[in-house]
Amino acid sequence: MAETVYRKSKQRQYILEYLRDTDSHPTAQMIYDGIRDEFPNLSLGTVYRNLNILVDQGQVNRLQYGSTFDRYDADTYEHYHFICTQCGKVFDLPLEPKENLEAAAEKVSGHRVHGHKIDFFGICESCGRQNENNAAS
Amino acid sequence: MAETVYRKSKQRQYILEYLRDTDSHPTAQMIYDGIRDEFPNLSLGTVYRNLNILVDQGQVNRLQYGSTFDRYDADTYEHYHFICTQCGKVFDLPLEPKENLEAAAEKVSGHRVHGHKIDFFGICESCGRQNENNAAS
DNA sequence: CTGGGTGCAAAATCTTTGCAGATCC
DNA sequence: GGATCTGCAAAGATTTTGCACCCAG
Repeated sequence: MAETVYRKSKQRQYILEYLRDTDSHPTAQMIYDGIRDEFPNLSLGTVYRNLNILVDQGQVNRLQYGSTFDRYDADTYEHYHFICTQCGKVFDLPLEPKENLEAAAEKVSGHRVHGHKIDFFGICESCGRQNENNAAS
Repeated sequence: MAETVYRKSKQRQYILEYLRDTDSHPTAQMIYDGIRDEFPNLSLGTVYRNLNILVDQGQVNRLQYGSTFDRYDADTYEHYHFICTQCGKVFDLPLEPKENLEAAAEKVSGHRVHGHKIDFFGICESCGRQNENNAAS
């Protein structure tokens, strides 16, 4: 999926348009239902395939990072996480909680904000070192 | 699951201990593998059941909010999200990106930070209004 | 033509649930 | 004793994949 040259497809284009026209952050199933009348023979598999391609192209964001399954944490104090996009490891970040963000969010949104979480992502130290070694050889 | 009085169980206690003793933010499967030698007959279902109870009790956090399936977003500019914990809707927040957070995260962690996301959660306007109406009646 | 794209269905992955027996209070 | 908990297995829910045919370049 890295070296592939993508062609055009009506389905993929329409999925992208649909996503651009909505602000409901739909799930794959919702997209499928939403464009079913345009493509009566559409299959859910095609929607998933195209979403992955669009995410790969950077035209669409998946609202979730890291692996597909849940992770658990027994630290109940507030803290943030760093997720390595290469190895998938999750690290705690000893950054003090930004309470003022919640006030700001509440102001611009009009919703009642009870909490927040921040995930940072990038390449962790150990993956970074490995990459350097590989590049050097 | 709201009115239930929980009893003690060795399995649940051990799962909690295991989570407190690690900082690897394990998945259910990892926990299962990790305590298998202590409970040879343990089943994955029990791990999931107990994780849900521990999360319900607030002793453990699930590193993910909202629904279980992915949501997609065609806005490629940086923005944050507000997730209503009652109806599950996802809203965009017009808060300017906090670039300085990434620098701070990089400093305390030693990892290469390439991005971040912030999810706020709480009760959205429309759910809030509904709740008031229900309370008033 | 050739390789990517599609629909369909089967498979894979992750999580929940029904049931019968064990356990806690 | 009765509700909760467990193991096991089956079912659910979400996502991916294999295959044969179709379509873009």
